[in-house]
Amino acid sequence: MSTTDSKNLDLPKHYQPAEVEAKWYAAWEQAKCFQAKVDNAKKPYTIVIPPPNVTGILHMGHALNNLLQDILIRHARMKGLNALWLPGTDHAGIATQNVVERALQADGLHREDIGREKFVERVWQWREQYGSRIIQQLKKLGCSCDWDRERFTMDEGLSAAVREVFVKLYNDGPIYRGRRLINWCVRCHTALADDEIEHEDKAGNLWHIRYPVKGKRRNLVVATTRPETMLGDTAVAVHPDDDRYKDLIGETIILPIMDREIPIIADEYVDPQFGTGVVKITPAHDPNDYEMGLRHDLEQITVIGPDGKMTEEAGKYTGLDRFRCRERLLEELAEKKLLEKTDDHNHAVGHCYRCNSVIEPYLSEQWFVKMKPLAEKAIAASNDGKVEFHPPRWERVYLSWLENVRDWCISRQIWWGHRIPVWYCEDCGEMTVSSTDPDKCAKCGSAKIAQDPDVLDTWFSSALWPFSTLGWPEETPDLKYFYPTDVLVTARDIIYFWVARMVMMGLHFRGEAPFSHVYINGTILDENGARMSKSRDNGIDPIVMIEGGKQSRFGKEFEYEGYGADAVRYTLATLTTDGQDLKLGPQRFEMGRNFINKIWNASRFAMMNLAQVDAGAEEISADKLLFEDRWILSRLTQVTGEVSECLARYRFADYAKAIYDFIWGDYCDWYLEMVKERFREGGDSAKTAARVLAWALDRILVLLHPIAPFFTEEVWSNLGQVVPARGLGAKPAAAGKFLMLCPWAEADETLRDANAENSMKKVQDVVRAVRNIRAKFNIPPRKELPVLVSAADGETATQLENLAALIKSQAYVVDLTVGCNAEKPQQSAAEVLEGVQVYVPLSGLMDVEVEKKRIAKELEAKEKGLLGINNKLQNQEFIRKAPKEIVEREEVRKEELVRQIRELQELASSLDAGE
RNA sequence: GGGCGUUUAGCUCAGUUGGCUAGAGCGCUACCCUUACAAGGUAGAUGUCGCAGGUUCGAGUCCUGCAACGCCCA
Repeated sequence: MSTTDSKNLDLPKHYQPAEVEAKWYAAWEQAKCFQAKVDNAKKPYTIVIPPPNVTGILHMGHALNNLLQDILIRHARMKGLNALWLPGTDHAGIATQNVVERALQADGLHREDIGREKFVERVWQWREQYGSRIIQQLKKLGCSCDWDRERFTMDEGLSAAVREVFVKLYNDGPIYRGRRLINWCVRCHTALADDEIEHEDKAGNLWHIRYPVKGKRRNLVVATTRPETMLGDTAVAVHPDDDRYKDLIGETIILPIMDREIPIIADEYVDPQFGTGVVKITPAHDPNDYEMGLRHDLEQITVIGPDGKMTEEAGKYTGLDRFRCRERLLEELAEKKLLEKTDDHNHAVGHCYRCNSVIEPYLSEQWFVKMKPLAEKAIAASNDGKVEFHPPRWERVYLSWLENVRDWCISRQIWWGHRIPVWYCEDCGEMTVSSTDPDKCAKCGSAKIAQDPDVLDTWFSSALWPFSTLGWPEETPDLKYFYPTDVLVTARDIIYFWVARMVMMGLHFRGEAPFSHVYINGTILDENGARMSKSRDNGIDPIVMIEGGKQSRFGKEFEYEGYGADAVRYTLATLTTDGQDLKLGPQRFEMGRNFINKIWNASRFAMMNLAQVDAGAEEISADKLLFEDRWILSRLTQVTGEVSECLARYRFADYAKAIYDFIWGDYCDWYLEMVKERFREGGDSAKTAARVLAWALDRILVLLHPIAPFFTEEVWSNLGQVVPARGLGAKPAAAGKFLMLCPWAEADETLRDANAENSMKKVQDVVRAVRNIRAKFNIPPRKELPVLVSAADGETATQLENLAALIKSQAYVVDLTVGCNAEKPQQSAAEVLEGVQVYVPLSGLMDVEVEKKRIAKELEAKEKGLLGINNKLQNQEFIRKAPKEIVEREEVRKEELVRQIRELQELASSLDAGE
């Protein structure tokens, strides 16, 4: 390997991500590169992280979500914006409590055994010990969050915000307390909000049960999916217009087993088509029945308790588990011949999103937020374009939720979370609602007050995240400067939970939506298209992909080599197309690794050469630039514009692809190859090449940095040793210390050169034609060949003559003759290209039959093409209605095709003549 | 039941305001360890763009219907 005396360039042939990543992350952190400070001279650009759950470990979805935020924030920072990415975690009330409870259980303890205070202490300990795991993992991914500002929803400031909001919303009206039917998780032992319920279609049954009508020899048959709730029935309902039952309205039923007399009522809600058209009404255990119960003033009898066991209201079934009760009850009904039939029936069953146990509708005293007025503002914000979704279709998901939202149950019967700031007076029974802990009742002054034992839904505090993290309720400079934020990047399953609620709270408390853009990233699926989950054992650990290691998947243990963070990032970015879901197998990361390695070697090549050349510091004026220099600079300009455009439109895959095509397809495949000869020869041309080579690499690193921060920083630093100053002008600018803080690349339109791009296409055509002929006739790539290029016109001929040297070096041609409409040399293979024929004399080497076939095939394809064009051009409608430039383009194409067909025909006949 | 999305090469996916002779990566075939890179190079093969209609000079792209798969809501 070549090394120079002063500059150590002993770089490995393969990029080694591991040390590089650790080194640069530490350097950035130490230099406070991620830190954002209020600076009124600069425009802020703010992203708040969707706070991962403290109990969480980084999964692929997190990796993708945070990668996209990092791309945006790094780009913004380089563009000179004051970029703040504010990180943190949320306290995940139920999930965290569950984790700690499980730990207690291992010691044979229940939280009740140690009491609330001790339990909460244990949770804090747990968080100290494990709560930063996901944060460490985000660092491995390369996330450039301002860690000095890391927040936690249970922090003092954020807790103060929660109390402030609660008190204000209570005083303003939206928060109220009431006895309602809520969703109850019997395992987590708490109320849940409507959207915390996951509905799953289950194969169940529809049981038809006979209910005897009082005083008549007649039964009404009710159909139910939940027979055990019949113990709490307080009515039976039919549709008022249902002729089958009209006469029974107002009569009563003797409820079997309980022997309770309940009315037969009429309600429009009953669907006569469903089941028997008779429904049992259990107001305390079904949301629809609850509503109906209110309409008809029915009694609410709770027969299933908070522990999932039958209550004392359940008669002889008291104390039995709800599922066991169902079995026994059905047995009893069957014995009594009250079970008419059992149908199979699929229906949606609500499950707890945290523990997956079956949700029980349960009547209890809870705190609620009245959503309508808040939701209306959030709907308006989106309709007015204040909040924009990407891709836009997600707006409808957001709107439909807001439009149909019901009141939000915010109290949770758990211990870990923000305790509800309400105190009840033992003496007068009044509530004191206060943002600070009171010592006496606000009404009667009694000191005998006790705080509400419940805590608030975690999403209540998450909803405040965009401003509570910036210091609210204090009017801090941070808040004034960084709020509202610019973009929220999140997953679609959280649009209701979080996005909509943040918008509502932001509007209500700040008068401004918390962000103007919402980017919804796709869901990561496994290689079979299934969601990644523990139960499927199909997850791919992003950290294993980065660092390598063992991972169990589909019940087997796999050992993976690490691909490096940049390769993982690059791969995910290329797969991020417009919010679509992405299927992912571990091997997909090879693509990113190969690409990173390719640039690694390109820059290794560049630096080896740059180390040998004194590139000078004088201006590289236009006349010094060779054709290939002008071409690569023109392409660079184009790709620079494209990249910026893609980023502005959240087109991550296009961004990744644009830079890939430029680096691999232009810079590596052609420019580096063309420049080799110039370095070999040295002199002025080598100096110019060195300056262009270094400059283009410099720009590449800038453009790629948001996707591949570690790698680009490393190469930047290496390049800095060889070429401390960059640019094409006189006195090139010194490279910054950290690439991540360098100014973003702007497209320099003066470097656009359509002629160079057009000429390059000619060179590539001819070179590929020669290579193609080599391959067809098995001529070794290094065997030098004579070539005759015949141009269709004088202008093209001159153009090609000027490019002869390049064609020769790229195609291993010894003797290149360029002519205008030149004769085909005897015994030569040929390619007919746009405006040009390429002839390679191959006496003795050519298999004439092979060549004939090749020509015939080409001819066939071109004739087919011509036919299509002729069909168009002969169509008067096309000539009349198609835009002029389209018609012209077809005419030009036709002319060229006719020319090529003529050439091919001549070739064919010359071959037939044995020439 | 309502809504959304997807269907393009063997696989994974691009294809933005209709102009397409439909692209990329992986895989495949042949040749090449050429002094940046075999994690590479050169050349190549592969598509009734889910199906059926329609609009249009022109449809992968727009409209209607159908089918399959996936997701969300009830």
